[in-house]
Amino acid sequence: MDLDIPAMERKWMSRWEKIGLYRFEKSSKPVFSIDTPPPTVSGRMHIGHAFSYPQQDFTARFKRMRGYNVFYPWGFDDNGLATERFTEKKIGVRGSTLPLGQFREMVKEATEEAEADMLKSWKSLGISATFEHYYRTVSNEVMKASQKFFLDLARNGSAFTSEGPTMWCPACRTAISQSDLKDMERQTDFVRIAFSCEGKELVIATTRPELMGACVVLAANPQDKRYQGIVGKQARIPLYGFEVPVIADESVDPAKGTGIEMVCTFGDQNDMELWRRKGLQTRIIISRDGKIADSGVLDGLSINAAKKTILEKLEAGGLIRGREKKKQNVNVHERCDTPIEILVSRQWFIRTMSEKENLIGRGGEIRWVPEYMRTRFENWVNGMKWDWCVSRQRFYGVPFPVWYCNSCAEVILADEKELPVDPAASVAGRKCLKCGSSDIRPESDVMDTWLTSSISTYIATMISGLPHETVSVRFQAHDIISTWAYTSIVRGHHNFSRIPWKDIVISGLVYDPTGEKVSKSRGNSLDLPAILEKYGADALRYWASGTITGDDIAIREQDFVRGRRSVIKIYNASKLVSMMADGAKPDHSLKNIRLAFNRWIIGSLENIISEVTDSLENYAYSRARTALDNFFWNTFCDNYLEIAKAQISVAKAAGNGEEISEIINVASYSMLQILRMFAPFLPFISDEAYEIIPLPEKLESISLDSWPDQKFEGKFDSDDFAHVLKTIDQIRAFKSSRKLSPGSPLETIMIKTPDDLEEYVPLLSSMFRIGKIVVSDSEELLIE
RNA sequence: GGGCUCGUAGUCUAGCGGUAUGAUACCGCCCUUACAAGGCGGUGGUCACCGGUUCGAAUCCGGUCGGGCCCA
Repeated sequence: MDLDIPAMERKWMSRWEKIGLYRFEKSSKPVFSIDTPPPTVSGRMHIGHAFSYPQQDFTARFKRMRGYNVFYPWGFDDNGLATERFTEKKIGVRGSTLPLGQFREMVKEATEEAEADMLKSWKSLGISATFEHYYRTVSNEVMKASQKFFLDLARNGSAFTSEGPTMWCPACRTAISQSDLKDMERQTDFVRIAFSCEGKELVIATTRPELMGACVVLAANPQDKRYQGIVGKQARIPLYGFEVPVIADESVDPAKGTGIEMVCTFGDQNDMELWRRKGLQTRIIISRDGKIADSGVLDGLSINAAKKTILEKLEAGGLIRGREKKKQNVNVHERCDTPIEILVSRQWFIRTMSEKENLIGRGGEIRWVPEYMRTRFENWVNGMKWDWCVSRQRFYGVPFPVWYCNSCAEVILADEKELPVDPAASVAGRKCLKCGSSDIRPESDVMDTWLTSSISTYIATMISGLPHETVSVRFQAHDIISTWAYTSIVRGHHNFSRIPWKDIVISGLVYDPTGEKVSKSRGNSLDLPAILEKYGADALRYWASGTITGDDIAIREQDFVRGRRSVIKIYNASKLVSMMADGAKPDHSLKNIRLAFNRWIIGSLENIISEVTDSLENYAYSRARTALDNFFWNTFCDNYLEIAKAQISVAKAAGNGEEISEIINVASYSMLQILRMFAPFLPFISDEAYEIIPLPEKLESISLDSWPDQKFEGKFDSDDFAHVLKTIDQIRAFKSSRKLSPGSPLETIMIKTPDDLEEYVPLLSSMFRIGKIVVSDSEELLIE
């Protein structure tokens, strides 16, 4: 009977659910806790999920079998922009036109169905998280937690509000943080423009001519002889006509452009740094909506239109002294690809610039898998240029539990008892704690979603009523080291004075066969339900176990093929073990194992258990699975089971019942150990096979069973059977060279060998259907 | 421009001081009583390139070239 993989997997899925296999209950067992990324609620599971989530699950299942009480919580992230858009589209509303509380309720409703669908997908992959008790970042309890832990930071001084230059997305019209940036290469005009200084022409090269109106100084390198004479003098801005001083600063590169640059507030980060260092004046001409507000030449134009217009005007005035195309990397908002601007605004920040050393120290306490990912974290921290800006000028998100006094400018923090709170809906009756005024206004900004995500370990433990301790391990991909890992370490440091997790395991990303990053917009994402139907969840998990931790993977269908073959092989091997037993019940006692090939397989098994266990302890999934896979196919199936099958018929012919039961016992025992090791990787077929093979006792699922023990009673030398294996290989090669199948009968063969083989003549003759085997002494092994 | 990382048979991959592990593809033989979604056998690699260390390098060191990621 053929194996119907999808039906088999559905069967086990519902059985696991029925027996509540993955419910988390407090017990005396040591806890192993997992911090897992809550998927965004905006669509469905994609191939990237199908790659990374099984890896967490390998560890979860492995640790469960190792005797840990595994805390593997589940959550959905429905607190961000993606969910906001999803809800607006689904319900047909503009969230920004509604009171926050009302919109949040809509989000909760709109995401419920999607979440139920997504749960099904994750379950169908065999993920063993605690699904029935998951958190949602839109919930009141999560909102409360976000607010509480923010207030703790505001009270201990780690969070502060200040007015100053901030990175700003003109399209989204909100402040953003360094973590929200990405780079984009683009072509720009590097334009040389004629300024003037004391009646003489002074040529400035710039990529941002539209910011001339925001120019506050011109700067040259103090070593640059060309400009030493004019430092301290006033230069005139063309078209605008106002004057700015010329200053000298080491940061200016004499080789770039004309060697003298226009410093604007703010053209880029270098401008800002110079501005800060020299205490320059501020002249902002870009407004929050990305339009120019210079009350003059370019007033009201968008940045791009302004650039075009100013160039036309400069051209018309004969002020352009040259142009060149230049490749330039600009910082853009990773959500919308809009180049960011630096504006002055009041925002909330979390102190990170003063904490670099401490953060690197925290990173050092964590075990990074793979190790080199720690370096990426450290590079990121070292490259930090800003404190973490956590306020967003958006409407959907967790509001800051904060008000401001209009009379004395005091910042009023909410009382912990009133959380969660929407400050806009809770102004009435509130008084300034400092001056007693009741003229107060609520904070209208909402929190950066990372401010909530960064306390995921707390949120997860909170919903299960567990104490919040450093969790065992975080799983995430390497593309969010500078966001999720970084912000979580910041929170661990500021909120709890400790590391969030002992280990962090970084997975790679999924690419299509041509090496392109898989995404919905590119349309190269695979149809997951179709793959599950064709190959099965176990095959998908098999694929996911095929790379070194941290390495990216390209999707190749052949990897699913190999996984499915393994599933079928396990199924057939278990059927064979069951047929060999023929109703007999093994006791798995290993006290008196006499047959050399039984001693050999048990000895080999011991080695493989040790290797698989060590690899899994180190999150080296690929190594563990490869070792197990090779052992199962080559050692166990191709050799051991073939031998066992033949020896049983030899024993039957000789009426040797003791020998038969020893073989059945060891075959069943070995198969069980193999299935236990496969269980974390291929849970469905492992349970199916567990049900098929005869065992002394059976649990409801192999997942409830324990991990194989490495300590056997007695010692098994796996080497004392090697010469027989060698002979078997030789006979196979011999028959193959004569174009004979291993099963086609032969009358007689000669085996010349230095080893003692007499004992195995009946076995070999049964295995290969050879009428007569003549063994003789020889230096080398030869078959004739 | 800097940091990290990768470069091994057509493709993917293991090894990380003693000239190479598997998978897949390909070729040949076999429908055998667990498995043809299988078994057995075979073809195929100057381990990116150039130097150095070493008795010996895919493996260590330096450089070059090329890919990826992150950051200027």
